[in-house]
Amino acid sequence: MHLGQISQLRSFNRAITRRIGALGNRFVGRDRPMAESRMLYEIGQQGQEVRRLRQRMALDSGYASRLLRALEHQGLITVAPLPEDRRARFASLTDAGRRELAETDRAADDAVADILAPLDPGRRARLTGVLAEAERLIEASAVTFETVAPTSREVAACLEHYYDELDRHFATGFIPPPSVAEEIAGLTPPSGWILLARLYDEPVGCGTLTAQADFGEIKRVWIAERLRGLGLSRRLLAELENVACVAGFSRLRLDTNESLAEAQALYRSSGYHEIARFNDNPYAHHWFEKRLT
Amino acid sequence: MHLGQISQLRSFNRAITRRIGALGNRFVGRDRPMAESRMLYEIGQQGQEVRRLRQRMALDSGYASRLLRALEHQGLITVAPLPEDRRARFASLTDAGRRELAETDRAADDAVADILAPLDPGRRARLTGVLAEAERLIEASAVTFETVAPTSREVAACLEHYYDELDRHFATGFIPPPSVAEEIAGLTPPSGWILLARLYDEPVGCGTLTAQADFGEIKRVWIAERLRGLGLSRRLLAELENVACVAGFSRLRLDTNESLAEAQALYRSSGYHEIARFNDNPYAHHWFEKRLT
DNA sequence: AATAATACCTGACTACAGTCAGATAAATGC
DNA sequence: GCATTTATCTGACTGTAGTCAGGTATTATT
Repeated sequence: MHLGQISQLRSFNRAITRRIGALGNRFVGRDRPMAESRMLYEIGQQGQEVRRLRQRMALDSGYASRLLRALEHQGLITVAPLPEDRRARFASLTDAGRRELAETDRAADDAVADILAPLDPGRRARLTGVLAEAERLIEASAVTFETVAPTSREVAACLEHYYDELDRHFATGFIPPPSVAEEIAGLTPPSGWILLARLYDEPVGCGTLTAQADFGEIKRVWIAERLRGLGLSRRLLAELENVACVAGFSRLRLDTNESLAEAQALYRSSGYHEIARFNDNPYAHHWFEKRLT
Repeated sequence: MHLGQISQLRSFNRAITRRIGALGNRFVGRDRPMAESRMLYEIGQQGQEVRRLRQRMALDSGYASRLLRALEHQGLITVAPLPEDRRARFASLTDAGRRELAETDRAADDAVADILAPLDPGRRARLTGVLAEAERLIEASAVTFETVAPTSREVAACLEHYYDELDRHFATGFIPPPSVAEEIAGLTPPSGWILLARLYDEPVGCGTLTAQADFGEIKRVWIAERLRGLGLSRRLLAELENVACVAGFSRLRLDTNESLAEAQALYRSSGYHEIARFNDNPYAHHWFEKRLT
């Protein structure tokens, strides 16, 4: 990696830290401890489960409890047991809490407006433009890949998006065969693997590897639309190949629909070459294979 | 201002905060309080005056003193009186302190490298590229303008750069006339004003306004090279016009050398029109005037 | 039905961040 | 020469952040 790139990123970090405010200044300034402000922010207008709050803020349960008690005492939130699991609790903003959050939000808007104000409209637009692009790249670099069990709710959510999208794109539409649920359920080593892409806690992509007679078959490669064009499909594919390699496969195969031109380009540029039909997938028009070294 | 721009910047801030590490995480992780780490960083390889450290970190003198004692006690720094003012003290790193700072630095490099690593080389270059541009724009937006006294050392530093640059650019070279020091010294209201541009504490530009018989004369408009192309000269000029307006001038005049094409373009696009020679400046080739409303 | 795990709470604690009220020594202004 | 200012230090203090060791109520597991 180029050393200049590292120092550039560090330099940028210094600049924005200095300008936007040393720490998470977006949470201070309403004469309330930062942790309380952040808690209010994380609870949000719709409220949130306490365990999710603890998880997202990485808090000790005792500390979290005390923060919630303090906000409750200030009349900003209410906390009630969840109906479906009365051990767990759900925190919601009161009207006063809503007002407080809106006020904090307005203050943050003002702080940001003060940063943009000195720039002329052209440079203002340019700054927001490059930051939008930088944000996407930074998010892309934060995406991680992990093999998960077929029972994962996150995978189910991804696959739902995936099938939905196929239905919209395929000229013939797409109806998942009834066998799909069973097929997914069988994707556990050594007969199958499911790879999940996550951006922080959010599932943003998936892909599966199925053990066939004498090759591995890659299917259901999907990346969330808002993260496309960032090279994540290629990384996901590479991760799947890595899983296949470790599992001892020497050949990988996959198929694709004629409507998915980008997917075909990805496979070709990743070392896959087109072969004859090897399965009876009625939605497939092209079949590919790659030998692993 | 466009509301989308504000939310874009806030969104970016969340993204980078999340990725780079909530607070100035570049200072933690060496199991040492953040304030001590930051102090080490601010002292730097060349050392620093204690009063400057206090100023830059905005610390209570008692707190600063304690931090320095702690670092001294750990054998990381030494603090000695300044020879020229034995009230003030100067903090320097010991060899151990130097090693510690280098180690912290390396850790920060590693953290940043981890962020860039998942991206392919093209996107990595693109990210650092857009962040470099964003950094310049953010710095530009942080520049402030202030009228200062002619005795200011900051102004002297700017003017030195300015004259140096004229000497390099003018076909004939440039030698400041002997009267210059006296002229600068006279720039106090109501006969003159000096405007200084600052980026945080650093002087990055200047401009002067001199009261003449029946007009105000703008001279010595200069912006540091590293901040050019960011619209700062235009802002500086506008600020000078503002000063002139408040002071009651109805006309402004200025001159410029033929070699300074950008300056001429700036003046024309800022409402100045070319007039006949109005002074005997031997280095001037163009003379401009603008009527203030 | 007994056991374990989960979600949360309380009390006691440590460490860090930051402030305030003086005190001292050196330099500056008159 | 004396008062004032500047730069720093010390002691005493408050509030926030965060941890740890238990405890209770509810749900899941066997």
